[in-house]
Amino acid sequence: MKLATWNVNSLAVRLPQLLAWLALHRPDAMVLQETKLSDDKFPHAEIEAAGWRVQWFGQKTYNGVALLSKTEAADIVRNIPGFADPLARVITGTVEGLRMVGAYFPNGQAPGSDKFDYKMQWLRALRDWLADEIALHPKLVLLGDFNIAPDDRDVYDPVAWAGQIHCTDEERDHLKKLIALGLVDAFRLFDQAPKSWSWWDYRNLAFRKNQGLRIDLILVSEALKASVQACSIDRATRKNERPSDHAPVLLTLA
DNA sequence: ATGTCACCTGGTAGGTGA
Repeated sequence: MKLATWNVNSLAVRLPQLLAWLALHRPDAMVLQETKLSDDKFPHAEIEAAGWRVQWFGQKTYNGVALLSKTEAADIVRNIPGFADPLARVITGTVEGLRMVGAYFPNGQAPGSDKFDYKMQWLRALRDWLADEIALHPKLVLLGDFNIAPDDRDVYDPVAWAGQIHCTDEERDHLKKLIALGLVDAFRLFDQAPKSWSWWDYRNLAFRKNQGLRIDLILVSEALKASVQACSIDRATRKNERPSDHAPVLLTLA
């Protein structure tokens, strides 16, 4: 079984690339972030015509997520139950017995800002809910744009980024607490090339200089760990015309 | 050395978010 996550940074712009990517990789299930589309504008017909079912949850201009699957996803949940949030950030569904939680974590802007406070509240709410969700669904995958670089090896210049957004101790502590629910970072189950990033700023020729962060993650529950066969970042998409600033991340399960 | 992109409102740019 092949799973994927991709922050498309506007599905209105990236739909042709998404359709090409689906045709090439044919994932069994995939989550998208930053669709930036209200629900009435979501291009479900094109995705369905390509052979995927799709559930979506969006808003105008910002955020927005979707769950694509070859077979119908069940028990769809939008956002974090119990956490009132005006922003469309999470979509959850069960595909082939797998509970998939696709999430666009808040960016957080800068430590000390209102947006950072919101990020902390959101992370607490996610953890509280996921604790219950994992108990109900032991085979669970949490994947998406985490907007947190787990470790210094996930940062091209850890000295420059020390204490900056995506790299603060507070964010990393929250990520550790998520992992402590019984999850594992699938990418790190395997030997990986150093300087493996999933996001490169559009500015400063960052991709050409390979200056990026690994902030798009796939966490699998302990019940799934033994069945993980591969996890990789598809940086080739970043060489496309009009690329997203994020690359897709892929997971292969037995 | 610098270097972007996508969206909005309301325009023959400027502001915001990332």
